[in-house]
Amino acid sequence: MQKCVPLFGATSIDLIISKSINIELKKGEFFWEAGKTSKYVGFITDGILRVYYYSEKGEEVTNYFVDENHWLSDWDNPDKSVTPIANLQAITHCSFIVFLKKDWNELLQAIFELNDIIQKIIIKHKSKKLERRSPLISEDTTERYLSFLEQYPNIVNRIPLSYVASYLGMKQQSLSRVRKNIR
Amino acid sequence: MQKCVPLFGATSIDLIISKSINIELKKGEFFWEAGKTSKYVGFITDGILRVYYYSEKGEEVTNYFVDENHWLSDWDNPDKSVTPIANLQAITHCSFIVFLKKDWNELLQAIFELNDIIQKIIIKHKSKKLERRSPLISEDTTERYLSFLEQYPNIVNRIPLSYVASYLGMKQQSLSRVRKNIR
DNA sequence: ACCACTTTTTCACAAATGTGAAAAAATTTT
DNA sequence: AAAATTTTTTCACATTTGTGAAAAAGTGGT
Repeated sequence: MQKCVPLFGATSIDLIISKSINIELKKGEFFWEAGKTSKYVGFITDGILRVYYYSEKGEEVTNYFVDENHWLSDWDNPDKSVTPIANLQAITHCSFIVFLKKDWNELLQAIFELNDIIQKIIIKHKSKKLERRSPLISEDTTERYLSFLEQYPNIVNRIPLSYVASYLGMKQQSLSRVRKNIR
Repeated sequence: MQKCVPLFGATSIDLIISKSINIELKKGEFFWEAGKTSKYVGFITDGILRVYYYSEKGEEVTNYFVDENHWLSDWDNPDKSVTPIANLQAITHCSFIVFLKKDWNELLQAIFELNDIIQKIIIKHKSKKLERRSPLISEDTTERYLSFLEQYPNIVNRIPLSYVASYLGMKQQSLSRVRKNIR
């Protein structure tokens, strides 16, 4: 592999494409699981995933949703050693463009600006997540649901409401009550 | 200013130090305010700040606390144009090591690895914030308070509880009730 | 169209949190 | 030290959310 080709040159585009792989997950399958590292990093091009973990009480808690055109990596923080503590599960059929981690590391070496770009993407996504989640804490159930509809306008009809309730920190019956009051 | 000196060389350390400024804020003063950009980026070396904004109902909501040795920048996301929507206020006397944004940008140009380091710090901090805030949503008031004590072990006795209650998404009276039950 | 299965809604009651006002405690000022 | 001010706690009652069970609605397969 070459050393340091410019990001937007034809060579590096070809290089990136040559390493990219298409994968699909069926509903219920995992992109990564708690305790196991994933083989891949990459983008979701179609479908919806959820990140969830088990609380101290043993309940499944949905932490966030990931939909089209988002970057996925179980080491999106600087220390790449950490194994994920949450599960990333497809809740619809999903398609991805991914890279083997080994290939991805080589791309980062070969294309200098790539690292900077990806770090910017990661910062952007984390900011977005914070922006979405933090306000929920001070809102009541109705406000939370309305926030959810704004934040994820295209997914409410594509996924089970039990995940939405969990994401919003309320019981499914409460979510049902909220939805009734809104109609 | 020179072009591209190595990060850990004596030259770049000197360069960084030469641009660093010490500032202090008294309790109640702002590092930045909603709608106004700050002149500085840098580290807090002593004291506690809180980030807060006004909810739709007009209530002050404390979003998070910042204590010693954390990086502060009102453009810690990639698009540096955005003006902050929240306020960053000193809630104790605070000391900082900061840089004028102009100087800071020159340092980023001159010391190539600096950008990468700072991006890693930002990613780390955002991850930490997410880790702290997200679980609160699915917890009851007691669990939230206990989480807070774990997450910020050294600040509960240094700041008013009204801010803590706001951070935890509950009324001060509820926090008081929780504290009573714990004793 | 029917059955089996899953998801969502509804209900009555229990438990947790909010509300507004007042008391108590802690802190600052004189 | 006393007075004034701010912060924290307490209380009675209102409102919201959780609980467990059952009904209703929706989905997929034959």
